[in-house]
Amino acid sequence: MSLFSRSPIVDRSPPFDTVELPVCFRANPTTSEMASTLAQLKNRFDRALTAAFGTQLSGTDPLLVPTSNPKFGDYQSNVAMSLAKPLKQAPRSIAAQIVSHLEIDDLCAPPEIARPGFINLTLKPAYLETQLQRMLQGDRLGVEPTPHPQHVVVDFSSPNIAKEMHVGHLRSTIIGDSIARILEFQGHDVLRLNHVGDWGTQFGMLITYLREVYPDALTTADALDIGDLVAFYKKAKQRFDEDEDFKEASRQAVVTLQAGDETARRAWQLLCDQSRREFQKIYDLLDIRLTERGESFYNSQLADVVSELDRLGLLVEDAGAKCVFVEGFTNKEGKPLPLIVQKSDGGYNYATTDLAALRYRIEKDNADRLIYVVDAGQSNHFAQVFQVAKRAGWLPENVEAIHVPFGLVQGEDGKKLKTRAGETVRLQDLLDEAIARSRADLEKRLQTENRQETEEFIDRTSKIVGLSAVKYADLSQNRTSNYIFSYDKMLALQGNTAPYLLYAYVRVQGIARKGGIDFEKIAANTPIQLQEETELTLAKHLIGLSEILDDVAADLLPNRLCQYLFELSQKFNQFYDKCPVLQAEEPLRTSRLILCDLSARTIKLGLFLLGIQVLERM
RNA sequence: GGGUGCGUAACUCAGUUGGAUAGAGUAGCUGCCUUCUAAGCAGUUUGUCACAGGUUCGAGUCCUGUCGCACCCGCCA
Repeated sequence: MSLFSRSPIVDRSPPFDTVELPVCFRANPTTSEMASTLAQLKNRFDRALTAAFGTQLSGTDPLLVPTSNPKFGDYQSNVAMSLAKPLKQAPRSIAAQIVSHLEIDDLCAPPEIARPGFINLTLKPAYLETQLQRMLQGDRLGVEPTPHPQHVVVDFSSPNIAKEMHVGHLRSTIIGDSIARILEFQGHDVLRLNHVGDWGTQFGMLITYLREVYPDALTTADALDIGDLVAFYKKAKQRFDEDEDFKEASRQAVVTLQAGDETARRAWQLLCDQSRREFQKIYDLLDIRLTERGESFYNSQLADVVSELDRLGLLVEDAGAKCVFVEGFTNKEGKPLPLIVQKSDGGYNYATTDLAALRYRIEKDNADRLIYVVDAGQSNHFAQVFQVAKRAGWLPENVEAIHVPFGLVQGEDGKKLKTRAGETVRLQDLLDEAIARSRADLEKRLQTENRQETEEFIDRTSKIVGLSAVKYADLSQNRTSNYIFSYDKMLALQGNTAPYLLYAYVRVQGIARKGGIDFEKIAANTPIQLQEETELTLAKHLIGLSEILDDVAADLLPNRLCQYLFELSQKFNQFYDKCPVLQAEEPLRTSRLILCDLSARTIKLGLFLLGIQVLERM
């Protein structure tokens, strides 16, 4: 058992405890086993390829993708060109043979062959209508849970105890949460781990300072209110730097702490508790749920990691440090680079901890997939840790370990984001500022529009808009690149921003209010009519949700979901502009109400998966 | 010196296993509110996809080289 298994840190949430999904996302047992449109089309192509060219072509990827341009239809297959060489036939002829064997009457209009051999497909309105009906049933908008659920560990956020969360933790926290939400929605069993920095040499200094300033704290329950931890940390650091005796006491404190000394452990615990309270405020504000399992959790396993590596013959002692030399990495002199797992002073470092954590997550948590949402600067580190874990046999072939890297948050000058005073930006301050700016925008708008709203409405709206803006701005960029943080751009009311998407949702709710509509009471058997161009375009986009979620779950790129939702909002707004809803004659009116409802529900679900709440009015 | 990532419109960025004329959004200009919130919609201007080669039916995407930027490179995490 772990030395710290008594700790509430660990006991709070057992691994892979059943995730309580909101009721609205429970699978609907009556939903048929129908696959996504793309999956169905692929299936039909596979059959046509086999029928046309024999079984040796079974399983050929039909290279089906959404068309690059709507005038080519909805989907295109590029397979004919790719088969020209192996079949030694002209691509157009191959395309013709495929098309002649293709049975897709129920889904598409007759396929067209264009240019060198593109096969263009256009979905039939009748098919779209049945798909939309299907989305209406159940509460998952037609998205089936995965047939192959996995145990997935998502390691994200990971701030350091006794320090404050700053802008550097923003991306990991937001992106990690979104990835976890998406995988959970797909039906995977997700363990969200907060690998906090709660162990290390800095604790000697902090404990020593704590003893100096709050001697009672260690003997009296609840005697401690450190207040600003950052100030505390700075003062401790100052003492450490200027006083030799203090420095020596700190070194001693680390030793006693690691030896399990009761008083030192109590001091450590107090510091962790204090930090945890501060972190929790931010997690609450951001609506993020995490299971804390810090570095200290693996402390008792570190010696075993090293001895196992030794036993496996991977360990090399070099200049007093115990290392594993990794393949494919060299240092400045071109010599092989070691991954140090035990320092020359006998201490362990983060590589050791990461190896122990990886092993534990696979052996004890039974993880099938390990996802590390950590900045791109640590790519080498993870590549090395994964390599060593593979060579040690701890990371088997059937388990996937992925580093999900992300770039830096930069200021508008393109440099690392700093305050005017040149300090690191506190995450709390950053979020407060976003909310304050959102509030100012809202109040200005209320004034120009001569609207009266309650203080409660203003508080809630500005908070949700402000936080959404921060999250969406981050998630809507391809995470691998750096991104430039700009309040003005993220809070902008137009463009690919959270407020734009929220507004599309609000418009639907506005229609419902105006017309006294209860979407839940709309008869699900009402026929959906897709006549106007904007209706068709909207419908085609709506039925693509499940494909996008599959893509995002595979690539772990939430910006693609953002792109989908932005385009959906644009298409909804075009529909809204062209098609009157409440004034339309029945049964068109109900049909359009259904399109509105599906649009809103899709936006709501999509934003939920990004960790963003919607508003009924704004 | 080595490694990784990036370089796309004036700005911020997409670009899905290589596919058709490289796209959005901002900013600029022009229209559209007696009608479900105009926080909207429509139209319009903008490209040496860093550069040079190569691979092939086809390259922003793959390969090689060059330049530029960022990050990483033995006991911090």
